[in-house]
Amino acid sequence: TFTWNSMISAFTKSGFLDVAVGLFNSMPEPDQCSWNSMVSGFAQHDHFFEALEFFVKMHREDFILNEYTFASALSACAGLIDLKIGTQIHSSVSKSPFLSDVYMGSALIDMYSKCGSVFSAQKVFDGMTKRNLVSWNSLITCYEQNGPANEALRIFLRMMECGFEPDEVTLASVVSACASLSAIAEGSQIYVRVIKSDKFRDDLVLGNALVDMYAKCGRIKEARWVFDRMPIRNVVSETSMVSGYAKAASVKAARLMFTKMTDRNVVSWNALIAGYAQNGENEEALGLFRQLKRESVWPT
RNA sequence: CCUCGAUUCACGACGG
Repeated sequence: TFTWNSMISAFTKSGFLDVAVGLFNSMPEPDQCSWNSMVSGFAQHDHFFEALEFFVKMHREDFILNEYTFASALSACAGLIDLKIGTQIHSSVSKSPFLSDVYMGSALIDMYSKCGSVFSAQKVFDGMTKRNLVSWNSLITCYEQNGPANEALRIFLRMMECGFEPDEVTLASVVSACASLSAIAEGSQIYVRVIKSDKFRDDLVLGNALVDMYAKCGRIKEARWVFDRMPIRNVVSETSMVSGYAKAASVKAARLMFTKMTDRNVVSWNALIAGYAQNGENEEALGLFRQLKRESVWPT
């Protein structure tokens, strides 16, 4: 069984879910760990519905659910934005010995956050006896995504007062909050912190968040500065620049950026089309839309 | 430390 489980885990981690299912079905007696691997494997690869199917089947076959099971199932509920099942799982967790588990708390916060229930997320956080970085990050992200975004900044300060060192996840969330608040001063403070740190300087997601913050705040020069200094860029970085140019400079500059992009997806196309539309250049917007259809770019 | 778990980035539309 140990060997079977090792193999299942290897395949779920690398995304060969069908192979994992095959192994799972052919093993003589799957145990709790095998089931957990299936639930987590599907949840981690965005097959949330199937993850929950394994979860309920596991439950029906009277396997003991543990903190691993619940955390993965909650993550699936978050992905499905299923507050109903998420709340049911919460009440099961409350009756279990796992309520004080840090992973459990963070998973619950994130589930409520993704479902838009800010108050419930906050309540879970307040009730936690032990917290770690991820618990704080989950709450910061909750306010960043659902608002009020300035609450994300306040939680961030509180987190540091409590002696926690932010990681790249923390900082990316905080920078996003700054973007929606147009809090350039605070965002720039994060920026200096980032460039001074070997750990953060080359982080793609964090760099993208900073570029996007400056772009959204109309500080296209600063956005460009950060963008040019990123060791690695991707379609997200470039799309932020396209939007930024359209907003703060000109659609012409946005288009130039767009034509130099190495990858384009629907989001980048939309960004440019929106740029034209917002400038009243509807004919151009329509032309791009037709070109988009011609090139068969579809949402993923 | 190695069989299973939680958090981060870009545009638009729709629904509420």
